[in-house]
Amino acid sequence: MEQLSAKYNPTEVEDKWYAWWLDHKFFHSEPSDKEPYTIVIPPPNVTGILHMGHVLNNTLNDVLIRKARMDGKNACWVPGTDHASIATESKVVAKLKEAGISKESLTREEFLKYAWEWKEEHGGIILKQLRKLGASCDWDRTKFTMDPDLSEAVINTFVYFYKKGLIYKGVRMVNWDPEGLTAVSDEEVVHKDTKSHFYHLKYYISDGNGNPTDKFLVIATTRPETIMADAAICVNPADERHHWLRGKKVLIPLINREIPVIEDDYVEMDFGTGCLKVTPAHDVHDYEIGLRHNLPVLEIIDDHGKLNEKAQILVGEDRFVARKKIVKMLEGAGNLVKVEEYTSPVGYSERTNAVIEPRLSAQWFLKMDALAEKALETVESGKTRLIPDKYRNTYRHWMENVRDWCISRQLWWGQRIPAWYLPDGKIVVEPNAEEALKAARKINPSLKAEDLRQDEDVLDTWFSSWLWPISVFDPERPGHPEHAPNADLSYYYPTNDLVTGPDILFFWVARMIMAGNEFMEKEPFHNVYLTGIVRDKIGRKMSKTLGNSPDPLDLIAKYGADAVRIGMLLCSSAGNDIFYDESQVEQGRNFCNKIWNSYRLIKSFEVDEDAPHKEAAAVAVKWFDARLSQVIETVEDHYSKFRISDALMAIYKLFWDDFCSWYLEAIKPGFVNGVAEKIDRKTYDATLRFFDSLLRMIHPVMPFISEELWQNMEERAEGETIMYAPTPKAGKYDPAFIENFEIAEETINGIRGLRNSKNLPPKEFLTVRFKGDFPEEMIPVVAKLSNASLEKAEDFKDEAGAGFMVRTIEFFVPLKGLVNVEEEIAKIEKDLEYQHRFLDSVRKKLANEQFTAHAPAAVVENERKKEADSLSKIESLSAQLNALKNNK
RNA sequence: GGGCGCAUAGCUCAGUCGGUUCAGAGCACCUGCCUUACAAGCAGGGGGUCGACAGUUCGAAUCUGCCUGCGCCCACCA
Repeated sequence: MEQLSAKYNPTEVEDKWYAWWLDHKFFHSEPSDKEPYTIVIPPPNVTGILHMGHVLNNTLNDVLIRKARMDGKNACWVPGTDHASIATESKVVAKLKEAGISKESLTREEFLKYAWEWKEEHGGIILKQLRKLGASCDWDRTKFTMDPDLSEAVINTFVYFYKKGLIYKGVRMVNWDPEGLTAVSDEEVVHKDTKSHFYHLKYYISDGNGNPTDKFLVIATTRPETIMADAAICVNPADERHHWLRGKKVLIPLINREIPVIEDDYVEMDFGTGCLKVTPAHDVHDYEIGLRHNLPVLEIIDDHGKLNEKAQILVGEDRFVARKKIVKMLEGAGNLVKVEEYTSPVGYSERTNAVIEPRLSAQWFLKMDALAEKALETVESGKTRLIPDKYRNTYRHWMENVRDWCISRQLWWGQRIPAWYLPDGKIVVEPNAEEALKAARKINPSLKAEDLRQDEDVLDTWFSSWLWPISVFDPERPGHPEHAPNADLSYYYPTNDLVTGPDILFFWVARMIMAGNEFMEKEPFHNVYLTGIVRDKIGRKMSKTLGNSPDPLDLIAKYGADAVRIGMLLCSSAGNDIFYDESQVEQGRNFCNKIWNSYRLIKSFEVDEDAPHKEAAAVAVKWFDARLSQVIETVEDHYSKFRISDALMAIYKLFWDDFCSWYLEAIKPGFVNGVAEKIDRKTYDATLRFFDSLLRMIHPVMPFISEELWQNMEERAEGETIMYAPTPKAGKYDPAFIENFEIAEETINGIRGLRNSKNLPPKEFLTVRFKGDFPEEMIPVVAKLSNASLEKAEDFKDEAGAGFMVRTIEFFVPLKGLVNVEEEIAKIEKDLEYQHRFLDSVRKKLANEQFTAHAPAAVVENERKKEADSLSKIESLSAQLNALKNNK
């Protein structure tokens, strides 16, 4: 790039350097004697595509990993994908349906063949997209939760917990997803307030022979389509209104089946009518009442959510259609008393959004109590830190109220449960069919392989991803805590930081902690940084269905990956939601351009070896050297507290304000007769050194432009990259010098402001006189940046002009005839008035004995200094005022 | 219904130990500039009763209580 264009053009730069990094295997890590720094990626769905949430998450991960790499650690970021059983299976089913193939017409093996083909073809697109973002993952280590060895780890884990007695099979009320045709865990059910109706229905008392009498009771229900499955009517034993019902039987409307009236404390007397219809097969609480009272369980809704023949009526109708129809029928039969509008929480499947049907079925469960207790301790003791801290409360609450984890799913895509049924119903759990047969023969020696039938279900996806931080390094380990960890696992585990969304804190993070405790006896990560959710400008969650999410690849193409990365991070403090707006990315792009142009300026400098090191430049160099160290300290402090956006903002301001606006302007050679002056060697070398440090500071968040410019600065050795250039270290610096430079900045601003208000063009040279403790070493800088000379004066009472103050230093610009004296007088009078008010308040404070007695000495001392400063300001302002009035 | 958290400039947020002229930053906005790196820029400027009320204190954005509004998590009163 001989000729640098006036604007930064990211596209080719990014592709070029990413390919080069890959080529040189810079992302790859092997165990070494260096300190490791490890991150495992939160594995995205293998079928997923990159969305803004991924951008946020993976940019943060990349910033941390690149920073660690430059800090000299052996950084390893393991990428991979998750098989996402329900999501993927439903995508495959949908695709087959398009091709006219129904899942039911296929065998398990045929279906899985399609699924794998589909995965090979479309899976992992997201990993390719991450490269566009600049993610420095160790791609050689890419894993998939259904890789053969990782699947084996899952199976071994199941066998391990089963043999330990923590996994059991039980008939339970589960959350049935009639669309996904599988049970889902409690955590995968989203409760949403849903408008429905409260139907009040008459149940007539039976005469004992199945005939209705004229007496009746009224129940209230939201689900009239389930009345055919009623097993009883239940009232509270303390409810006197219903004591006449004791021992009575009632008839279910429409089908006239006789059911008893029972009593149970569960029923709330003041809710509804105080009479509850008990439907054990289709409601969790009813099921429990049924157990207590030995009620029969009659299931009338099938897998697909349709009424079956046991319902007697409306057979084959979908539950919601049936609801509408049965209301009409009940009305016709005179059983409908009234209908109320009613809003109640209804469970929906997180994956398919189908209304969950509570359903009785045999499922596999993992006992959670002991695991949760340990996992709670891991966080409470601080072995794993949650950032921000507020999530600790939420975490504790969940861990203390956890229920057993339903780990079976009625799907094909996933790890099949390694349980085999013997003909007599006994179960053996072994890692594979051969072992199972061996175990079965111990029970019954005559058994053959074909006598065993493997469980049809697969395991919940989280049952594989909870092993992720272990199994990506050593798949042999889960389920075999007695095995010595391999070299990778012993080196990289525990990982350092995990960046993920709070929505999967329990699904995933908590369970990884459990698995880590169980199989490694060590937490899987030290810090969990929880990001917010990316929302649009008006606060809506970004989603495909709303169409309010930009395609990150489009953004990258338009603005560049660096711009997208910093734009995203500048406004994202930990745990807070991000309100995304394209203007943030624009800001990122503008910053790239600023960096680019500052480099163009530096590159345009021509060095004159004989040129003297000018005073202004010398001061600027000394100052920026100090300032750089100061900001490095700040930035490191922010990073250590995971205040990433603060760290970036500090770098942003260092680059833009301190380096470009002050430093470069101070050292920039001028023009003599239209010809650029040359720069001296010392200043030039210092500038390059500073620029090099700045690029290194910015590299973790803006990897591409930093590499591009760093490589362009000088001839680099083959394979030398900014990726491994060390993070700049803070040196010793003099804060007083920085403070003095700040006074110079304020002075310059004062002069510029004066020019602005008095319409004095920048080119007109000014003589500025000052009175007070102005740090005189800064005079050359002020002169250079404000086109003025500074002179110390004893007195400037007798001149006409305009003035300003910086702290307690007075400045005055003689401007005979150029100023409006009245205006100046008014301005000074206003200042004086403010000073008097301020002085009063300070004196009032000092006069308060309570204050001087109780406040720390330093605070009181400070008030006294304020008083003195104010007095001196008042004195000089008054003097100026008098002078102006006298000269009038 | 239970628990947790938040409320500071038009927007997104800092504000660490209660004390500096403490009311801040970035963006947005307004004014003037196409000045030899950058108009994706430069220079300057306006803008807030720190959600309300009460209290503790010499002193409160900061601590306490209560109220209002919002968010999140948990919980199937059918």
